[in-house]
Amino acid sequence: MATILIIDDEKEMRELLRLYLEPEGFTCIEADDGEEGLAQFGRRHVDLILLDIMMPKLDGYRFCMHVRERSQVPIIFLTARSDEWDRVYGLKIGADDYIVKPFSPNEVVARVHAVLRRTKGADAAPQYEAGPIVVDEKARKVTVNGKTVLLTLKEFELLVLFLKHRGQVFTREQLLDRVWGIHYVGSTRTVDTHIKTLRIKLGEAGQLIQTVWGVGYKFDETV
Amino acid sequence: MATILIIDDEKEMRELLRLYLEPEGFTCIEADDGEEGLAQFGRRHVDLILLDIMMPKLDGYRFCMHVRERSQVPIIFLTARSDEWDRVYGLKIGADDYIVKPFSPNEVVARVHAVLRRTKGADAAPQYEAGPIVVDEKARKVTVNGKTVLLTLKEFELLVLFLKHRGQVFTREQLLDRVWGIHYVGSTRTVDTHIKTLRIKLGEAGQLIQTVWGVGYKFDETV
DNA sequence: AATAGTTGTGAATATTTTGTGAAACTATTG
DNA sequence: CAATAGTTTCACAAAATATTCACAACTATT
Repeated sequence: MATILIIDDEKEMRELLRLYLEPEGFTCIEADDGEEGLAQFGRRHVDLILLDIMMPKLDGYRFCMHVRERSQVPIIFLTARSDEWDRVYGLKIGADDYIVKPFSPNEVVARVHAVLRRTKGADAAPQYEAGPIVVDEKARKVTVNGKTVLLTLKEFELLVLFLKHRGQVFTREQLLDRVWGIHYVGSTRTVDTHIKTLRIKLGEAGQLIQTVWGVGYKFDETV
Repeated sequence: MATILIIDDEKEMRELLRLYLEPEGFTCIEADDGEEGLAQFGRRHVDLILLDIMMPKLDGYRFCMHVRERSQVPIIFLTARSDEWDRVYGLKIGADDYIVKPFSPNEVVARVHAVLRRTKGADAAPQYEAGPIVVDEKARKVTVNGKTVLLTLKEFELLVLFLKHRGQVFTREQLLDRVWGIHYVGSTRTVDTHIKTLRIKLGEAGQLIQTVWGVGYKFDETV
């Protein structure tokens, strides 16, 4: 699951946060000041940063600026009193949320989840191209030979999944997991229907979505 | 001629700067910390700010952020040693230049002139246009086919967000985050209602705000 | 060629999402 | 402290999409 970097100069605070977050399945790493935090951030993949404002050496604001130079990783500020937090300022330099101490376990966990949910997939969405198909994920726009094609939600997400993993064969179950979500219940044949409509809408290019008999489907541009 | 606001906690420094600048024809006003500086800035018209970084109460960086909330007035930072100045950080929050103490009279005068020359006439109101819609963000004014349209706060901010990110699809959650603020609690359907009223007020042009079924809304002028 | 299992397809049905008007609620302003 | 403008919620209608089903068409195996 997600890895969270906790930066606070008080050991007790770090341990408290860890205590709240690890039962939720988060992996926690710690740093006791901004410099150490930057070092940790460089070493490991981090999904979210919990950051104290008042710290020796490199304070929270400056740390945030440095991180924002090279990453859009979500950052939640921790602040001792609400009045020491300058909201406008914090959000300008790229904070995603803030929590005022003292906080409840629920609050921390809820905020972390909320921020992760919000920021998921928010980073740069490039264009995908395959033969005559061009997909702009951000705008949710698809063109085939320059002509706009209107896709429904599921069709679009299927196409994007295929384009992100060209050549890979997906079973219907895998497609249901990744496009419909793991909680989907119902027939796997619904995939077939969406593949059908997607192929029709893509016209000639629909042939790029190939049936792998007895297994599932794949997107193959080498035809 | 131009009025310069000098903010520094050392009286000697302020007088030194005044000594250099007044012979050049500049009018100088002084403040000895950020709070006083903000007060002065609110009271009088200021063409340029000379700002010390290290100050009690509200430091230079924070001060700069506050000013940038409402003005594009040029700001030159003053710093005692070059290593205390974080250039990237300063430029990000909107500094125009910086001067390292100690400085020569010539240097100060030259930098002030240079910055004023550079920024003169640069504060033209940024207008956004899309088809028949023209938005003057500074004046919070919207016209459609030349006719003024009165929008409420939320409607206006929605429209500006859309215009700043044309083509990008926003989920209702993202819109709530960015227009209502990250701590909004309540139904996401309130977005729908504002989209509705915005569309009605924009008339024909309201069609440019498109519904992306199952996802959210986007502003698309390529229809 | 017969068979069993798999996939394609069109149409009917079910479900989800969005639009909308009105009412309730909240600021804001004189 | 009214009056007004703005915001949010609600309930239902309307629209769009998703799912299922039945059967045809296909593939692989004997």
